[in-house]
Amino acid sequence: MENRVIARIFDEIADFLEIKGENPFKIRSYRRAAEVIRAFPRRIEDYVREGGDLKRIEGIGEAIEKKIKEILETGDCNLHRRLLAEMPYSLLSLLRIPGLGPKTVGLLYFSYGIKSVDELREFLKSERARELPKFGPKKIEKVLRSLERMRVYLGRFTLEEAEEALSLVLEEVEGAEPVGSFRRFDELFEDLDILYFAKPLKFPWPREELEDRVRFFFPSGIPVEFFNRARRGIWKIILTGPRSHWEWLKERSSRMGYRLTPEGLFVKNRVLHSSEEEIYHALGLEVIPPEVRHLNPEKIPPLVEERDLRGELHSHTDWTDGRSTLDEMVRKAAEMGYAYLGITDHSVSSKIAGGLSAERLMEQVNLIRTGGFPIKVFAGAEVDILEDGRLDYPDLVLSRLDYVVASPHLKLDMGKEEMTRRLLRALDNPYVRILGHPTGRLLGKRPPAEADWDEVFKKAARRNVAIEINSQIQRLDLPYYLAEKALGYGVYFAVTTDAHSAANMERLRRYGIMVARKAALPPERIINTWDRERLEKFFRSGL
DNA sequence: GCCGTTTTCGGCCCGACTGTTTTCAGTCG
Repeated sequence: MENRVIARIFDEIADFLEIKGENPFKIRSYRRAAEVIRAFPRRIEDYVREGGDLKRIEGIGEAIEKKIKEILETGDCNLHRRLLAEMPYSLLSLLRIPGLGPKTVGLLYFSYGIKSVDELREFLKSERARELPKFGPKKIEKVLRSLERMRVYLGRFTLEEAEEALSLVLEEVEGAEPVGSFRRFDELFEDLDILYFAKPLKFPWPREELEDRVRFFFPSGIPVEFFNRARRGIWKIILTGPRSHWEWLKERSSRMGYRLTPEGLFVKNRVLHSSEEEIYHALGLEVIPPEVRHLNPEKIPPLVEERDLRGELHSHTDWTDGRSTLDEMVRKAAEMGYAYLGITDHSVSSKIAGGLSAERLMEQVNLIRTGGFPIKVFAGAEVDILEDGRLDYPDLVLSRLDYVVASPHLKLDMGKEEMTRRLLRALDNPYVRILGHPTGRLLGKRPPAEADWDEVFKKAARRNVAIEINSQIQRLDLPYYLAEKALGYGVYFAVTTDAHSAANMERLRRYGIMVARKAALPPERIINTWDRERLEKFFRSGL
């Protein structure tokens, strides 16, 4: 079992306990346990099997050790099961609605029996909503608006949840492969589709037999649909989709005098169906990567690959909320074959992240300048874009850095005009070279900020500010559909991991690259595919 | 629930904002 599956169970325990109003410190312990389990450098399962002592891990004591062992043996733990018997999974989605916290969700459920988004909407529109403490007209309006803005997330699952479910599938069903929207690297999923052949499916979770597939409901509630198919190649293409791609392939086949059906590709007196390669090749094509099958196949440019990246430009250290030291980050970047690494710790306003005072930042800059590192280390900062568009350090401080990543963190739900003004003003600052996670969205949790993106991209292009493609799995920000639009305005991009540990710098990179590929960004437009000299010139270009 | 100890309890990161209050709880990051 993967660490993150164990971690999810503890996170859910923490959520449910919080809804019940348990001791906040106990709750924090579960969250902390989830965090350390996620970050643990090896599989907890292997560690335990080899006799490793869980209690030696910071944040894990007697009680949680016992629960981990229980989860490894039975797939779940008693406390989690008990909480699920008391409260439905759907409360966790209420928890994600901006403006609703655990106290309110608990009150809504235990006093009014409200457990779904629809019930909540109806309740808020009724007179009874005013009975809730701290609920006046403004608050009610705010939550109703959140519900509207969250609509696209409700009933959908994140990449993280889908990957967890997939890991459980792969451990159980030999030869199973993901298809569908997951394989195409869409950002949200209604379900996870799995192609397999003739293996018995025995999962302990609720099961539904459908006409052409079997559906299970995995932990976190995600439906996993299993397609039992022998002609693997052809079905991989069909089930990966999207439909428009299949239609295009069919057309191409008939233009070539062939016939493409779920039975296979009929070529003269042969029928091909066992692998994607043979089918695409017979049609005179290379296999089209699943993440760009939504595009017109005639117009797919060369796509960027992980190995094209020559450096990382957004990373944190233990000076703020990173887990690794500066040295560890540099060593990792060198190990990955990078030519440069930009250190961009948080600015003053990010209190919870331990944002650096100007003095501390200057200390870090000095350290970097005198460092003697094996690769080039750029002294940067991830600077908050304040509510009015000013930056979180004075220009005098910014001028001492090699470059600035400016990111919005707080107050993301302001109106569209105000947000646009805010971003445009930040782009006018001559030291800003990268606009960090522009929409501020957290997939499944916080909707993207509203802004006039055309104006933002136009300005970014004019000001020579690269737009970040942030690889954090819950961000993927800029989203691919906006990146396509930005490309049209001629902006540059920076594919970054926003790494908070050395390990993440490597692990997360592929997600940002997938976003860039999905948007078909030419590698040349991505500034961290450039060599150091060209990049340094770019850094100075705003002055 | 974890941790550390001048061991077996007491402390555990924080500050701002918001809409509600009439002195502050809940949410957020």
